[in-house]
Amino acid sequence: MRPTASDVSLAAPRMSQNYKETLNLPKTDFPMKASLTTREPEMLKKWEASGLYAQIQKARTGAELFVLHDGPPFANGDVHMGTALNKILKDLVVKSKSMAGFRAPYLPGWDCHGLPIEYKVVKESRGLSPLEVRKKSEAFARKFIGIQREQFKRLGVFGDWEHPYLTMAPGYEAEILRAFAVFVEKGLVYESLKPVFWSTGAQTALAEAEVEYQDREDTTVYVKFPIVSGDLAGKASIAIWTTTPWTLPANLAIAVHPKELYVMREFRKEGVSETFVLAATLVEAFCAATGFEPTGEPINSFPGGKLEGVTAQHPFLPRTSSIFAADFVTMDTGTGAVHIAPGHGEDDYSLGRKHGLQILSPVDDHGRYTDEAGLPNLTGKYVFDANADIVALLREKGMLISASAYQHSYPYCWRSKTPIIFRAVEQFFIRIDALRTNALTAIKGVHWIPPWGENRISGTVESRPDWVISRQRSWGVPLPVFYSASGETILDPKYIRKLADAVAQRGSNVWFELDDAALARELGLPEGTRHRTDTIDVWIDSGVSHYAVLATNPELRDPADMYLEATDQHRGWFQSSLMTSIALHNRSPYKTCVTHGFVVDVDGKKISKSSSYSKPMDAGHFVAKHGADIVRLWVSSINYTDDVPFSEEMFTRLGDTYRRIRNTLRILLGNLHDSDSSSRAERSGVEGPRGKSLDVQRGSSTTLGMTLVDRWILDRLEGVIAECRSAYAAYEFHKVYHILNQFCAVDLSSLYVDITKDRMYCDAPDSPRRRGTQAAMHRIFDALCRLLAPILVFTAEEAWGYLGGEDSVHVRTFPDEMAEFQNPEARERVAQLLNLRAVIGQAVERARQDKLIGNALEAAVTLTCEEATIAAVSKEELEEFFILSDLTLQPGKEPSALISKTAHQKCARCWRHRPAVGKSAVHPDLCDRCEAAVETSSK
RNA sequence: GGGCCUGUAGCUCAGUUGGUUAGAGCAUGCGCUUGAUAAGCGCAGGGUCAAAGGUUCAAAUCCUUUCAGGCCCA
Repeated sequence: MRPTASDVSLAAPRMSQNYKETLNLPKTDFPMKASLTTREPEMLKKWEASGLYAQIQKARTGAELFVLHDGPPFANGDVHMGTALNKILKDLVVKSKSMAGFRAPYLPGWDCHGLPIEYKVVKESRGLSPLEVRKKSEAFARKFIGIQREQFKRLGVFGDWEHPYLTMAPGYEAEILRAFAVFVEKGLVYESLKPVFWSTGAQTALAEAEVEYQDREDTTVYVKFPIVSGDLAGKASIAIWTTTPWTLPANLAIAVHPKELYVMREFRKEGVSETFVLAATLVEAFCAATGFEPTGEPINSFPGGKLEGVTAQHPFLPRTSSIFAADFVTMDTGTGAVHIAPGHGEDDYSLGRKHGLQILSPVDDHGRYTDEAGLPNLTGKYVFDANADIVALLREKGMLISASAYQHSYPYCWRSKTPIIFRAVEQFFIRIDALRTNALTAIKGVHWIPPWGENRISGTVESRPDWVISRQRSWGVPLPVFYSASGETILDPKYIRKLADAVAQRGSNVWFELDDAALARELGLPEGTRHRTDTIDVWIDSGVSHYAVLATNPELRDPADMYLEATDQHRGWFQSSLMTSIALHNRSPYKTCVTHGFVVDVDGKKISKSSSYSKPMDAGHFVAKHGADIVRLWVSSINYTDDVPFSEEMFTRLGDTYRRIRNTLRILLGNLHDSDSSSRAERSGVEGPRGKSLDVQRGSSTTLGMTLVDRWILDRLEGVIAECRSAYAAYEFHKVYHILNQFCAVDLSSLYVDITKDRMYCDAPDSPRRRGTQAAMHRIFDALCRLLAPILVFTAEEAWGYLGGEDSVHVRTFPDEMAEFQNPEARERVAQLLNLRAVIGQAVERARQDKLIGNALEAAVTLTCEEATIAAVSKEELEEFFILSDLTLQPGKEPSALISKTAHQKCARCWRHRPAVGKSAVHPDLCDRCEAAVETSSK
């Protein structure tokens, strides 16, 4: 036992027990322990039963509309942290808009068609008919829609979950076809043989989004093409380099850079001399790779343009290849002379088209050579297996300069994981060139968050080739193409719209259920018409959601106010939606476009590549472990425009932050337990313009009657409200998080609540300054609940319920800023006092270490500071502000504090050492304030 | 390889048009309190602002290069 305790009074322990009963200690049923994992589901049930989402919409009838359009997630797999991040961010936008007074409906959607689902279905059971595949795919999609819907709801995301939009719904499918009819009408759709990414594993063309890159080892070859025309005819061979020897049978040309310098030079290897033409800068690399050594000086050198029109002999087929100049030729690898196979490459294709070459592509659906390759021995051979044969053939013909293994990143089919080939096939396309300029103009009119999004999407729009929209797949909306009896393509808006009507009635299965004759009858097509069996690219499905959902739903609006997705959607949904909207209306479908980063681990590595998180991170796991409010707090705490960091440590820290916020709410509630302000009528008095101010409602507790700290904290609150409102309005949720965290931890917990503790506990319950503080705390609590509500959906609602609110906090709006609470004078004064507080704190700390005192209330503090700083505040108020028993003020310039042990006796009730203790005959162990308080309450 | 972006205490974030000794919260350490108590308060330590060059009287901030990471493309 410390000496201080024993020498005050022997009776003190017993007495203090008695006096404890006379204190107004905080009292609340709001539990310290959150138990989110059990409490949250209960609250969800309550909300569901009361139809909270509908209530909120109803409460905003007639208010200005704000439409956040949901980018439909793909209906496969569980919700992982990335999906949760996206959905919660959307919810933060919707809830904060709603609380800012907007009518902010949220209609969730799902992307249902497409290869990933079909692939899983097909893998499970082979040999299904297209119709069977579709039925199983639909069941698959519905299953995951159900799962994801529950998981999203569990995260506290509000929306019209009972009526989500599904891209496989007949009504939606019909709108896809109607949009397509417009595309056709506007001449945007064409059919053409064109090299596309072709998956030999899935036997389909792939969209760029369906391609992924993997490291791969291939045979790379340097090949010579003997020059047969022009000045160099018979004197030299042009050397090319390729990583895909199997495309050589389709070689029809060679490309060189028009401006770069090329040389003709003699090389020697193992006693054999050869004369090659290649780029000057690549001679060294060429020699290193092939083992040839240059002999003598270059025989000739010239810009690549000089070679234009020269022809060279194909290394093993009886034809020649022409040399053309092309800007896409680079000097980083190879020889500067590029092998061109127009049927097997994008650049090759465009160059071939420009010069009228055949689009030769002698490979079948499975990636096997056809007769057209002109190599009978290899017909039917898988091209990647044929690489070795081609190399052998080159060697046999003496056309191989060298061959070696080569590691590179190579495109793979994202589903079948087979290497992709470029292959020319008949496909349908949308002409991007017809949309590009208008799209780029529309991009400039969109508000991009973060700003570089504009740059990014402009880049992708500028460079994107025509849109391949046909898929040789079953699970999707039928590509409405017919062939007449004479084999001509029928692409007619009239029939497409008829089909749309039929699909709206019976779903797109009609296309697959009816045979040619029945379908022709149904749509009024001539007899003998056949229908194509392709489906439409799923990027069209989701890309026309503004047309199928926003424009058709009376609650919503096209264009939307906002689209919000991860950065990969600059090339995905943002772009597909923009393009379709340009085609339909020549404007953007969104006014603001927000992107967020991907979830990365502690080291900034993406989670799937991370060593610490080898398993996919289901959001459900973290919801079950920490609660949805913690997951939401995580989302709010990070700057989502960058990569989003995630780690176990962060969740531990977030738990700390959460507890601090929760305890702050709890102590406010505890201090308000006897406040007369818990009825709803008076609640509205502190919250809005109608009640105007506390003064009216509260009688004695006007701001004027309030002490400095009260005026200060209310001023601080005004700042917090203003900052939070503007941070919410700018979608900078992490700022809200930091502002509120700071406000709870510093302004409230360590300052305001701590400073007012004495008056709250020890003053007479009705003392004006205690009631004044309660009024302030009430306004703070009210504002805090509302400002936290979009983030801590469950906790804010739980706390809100403790002050008599019968409705949900989520129906309410953000606290209004009230000019009468602004108080620059209090702000300035407290700032100065806080400086002095730091000086005192350091001095007290030294005294404590010197064992001079224990508790700071045992200290007698002599504070030296400029008189002006403290002139306006009474000594008593200063003692309260600094939480001291015994303060002496001394004028001086440099602030300092001197500590000694106080001579005053300790009041048994408030524990402060006060001069009045011992003066009273009735209560010799109390200070004057406490004696008065005890007397009042006993009457 | 190309385009876009990021790199400030252990963690999450501030850091105005370049301008005092780079801040905050949390975490850590050491105390106090036991009338917010599986809480609360105080004090302290902790940073070559990714690295290297450059511009400038002055750089976390502007320029160049490098390294690390992300998204997209090849």
